[in-house]
Amino acid sequence: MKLKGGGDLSKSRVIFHIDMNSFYASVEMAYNPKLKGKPIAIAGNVEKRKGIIVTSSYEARAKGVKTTMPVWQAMKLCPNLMLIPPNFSRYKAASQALFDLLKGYTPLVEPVSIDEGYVDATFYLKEGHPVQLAKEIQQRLLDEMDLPCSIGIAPNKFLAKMASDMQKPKGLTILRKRDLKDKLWPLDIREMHGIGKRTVEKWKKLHIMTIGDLANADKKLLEQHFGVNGLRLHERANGNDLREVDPDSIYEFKSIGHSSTLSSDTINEVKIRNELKRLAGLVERRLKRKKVCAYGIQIMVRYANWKTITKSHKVENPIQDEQDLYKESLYLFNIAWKGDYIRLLGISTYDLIEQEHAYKQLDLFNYKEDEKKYKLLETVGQLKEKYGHTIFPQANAQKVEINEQNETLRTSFQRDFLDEQ
DNA sequence: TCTGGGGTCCTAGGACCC
DNA sequence: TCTGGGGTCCTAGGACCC
Repeated sequence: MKLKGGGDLSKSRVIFHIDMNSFYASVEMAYNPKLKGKPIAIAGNVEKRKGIIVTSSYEARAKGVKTTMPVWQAMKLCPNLMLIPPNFSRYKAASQALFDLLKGYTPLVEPVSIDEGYVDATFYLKEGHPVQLAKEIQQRLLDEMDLPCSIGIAPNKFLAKMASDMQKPKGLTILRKRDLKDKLWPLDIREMHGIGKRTVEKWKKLHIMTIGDLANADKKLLEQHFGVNGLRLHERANGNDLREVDPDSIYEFKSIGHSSTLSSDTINEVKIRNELKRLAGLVERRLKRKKVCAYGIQIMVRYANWKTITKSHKVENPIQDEQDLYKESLYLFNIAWKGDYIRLLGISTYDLIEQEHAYKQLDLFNYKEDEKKYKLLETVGQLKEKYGHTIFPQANAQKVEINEQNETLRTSFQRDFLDEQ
């Protein structure tokens, strides 16, 4: 892309943010065109209390149906709402096809969720025009997959994200730095990506009502009330965001867990143990599929009054098996629980390590003997030389991993939305 | 008949070490 | 006997996003 002005050309980028419009509902409509034009909603566990609206078509939204709304409430607002149970394998397949299409242009594609992603088109566009390319992508998604999307075009991720939000569905919005004053700054502070409903009031109390107010606010004040986050939001509101489009971020994950709302609130210990056992089994399956073990385990308990607590701790030897996960969860649960009625239980694992590096049967004794020297060793190579393997204490694990192998936890192109059920 | 389930990132306080 | 401050690790909680 040719750039005007005296800026550093090598640093000017063209970033797209592609945001699929009511993705699940659109996929269902693509599979069954008879649904087009009708108020439909994707919702699971319709008959139970867990039943919430996951996504809905624009026709349903027009009646007030919103994501996360309980099904019964949505039905009240829109009596002829058609409920469709989620079919995740369809959505995953559509997502895969979407990103494959984008990667046909450039490898610089970063999926951020099942239905949205960034593309750094700077290099690809050396000769072409961004709007032309965006239109082509939009049209191809429509022609080849029957899926509508909105695209934001901007010099960085934040602005691209904000831009794609500005026109829906099927929007195409360019947001350049010189457009900020007119297009971004008038927006209510709540529209700012990164500011949620829990803090709107706090912002408004400081008389920061719009994104423009944030952009022009006193930095000291922001830092005082919102810390580094305040300063970062201030930068973004001024159109500055240096984050790169990272195609590999999809392979990096920091935690793996499962949680589940019980069919009814309970204090029945048998039920509770059974549920923890079930969750442990689910977590084991995911850990095994991703070929990782965990040094950290956390349980989550949500009480009938919605209060949620967590308990976590680290283990000496990384775990993966259901038995171990269950044992640790139960231990944590017993510390946490005081007998109140429970609504939800969850088990999550963190501080993950590739399983081949986590042989449990490491001779701990030898390791402890040599702990001091061990700590002085810098690299995997040195560890291997000395010990013949690369088992190391968790404190060093990640550091060594990064320094020496420059390798993060990765699996096949998967993560939450692409691994098969 | 209120409110799912998968995550990430940040903060704050205490323990511990130097 | 009394005492400083920095750095790191761990845990709990909370905001936010899709």
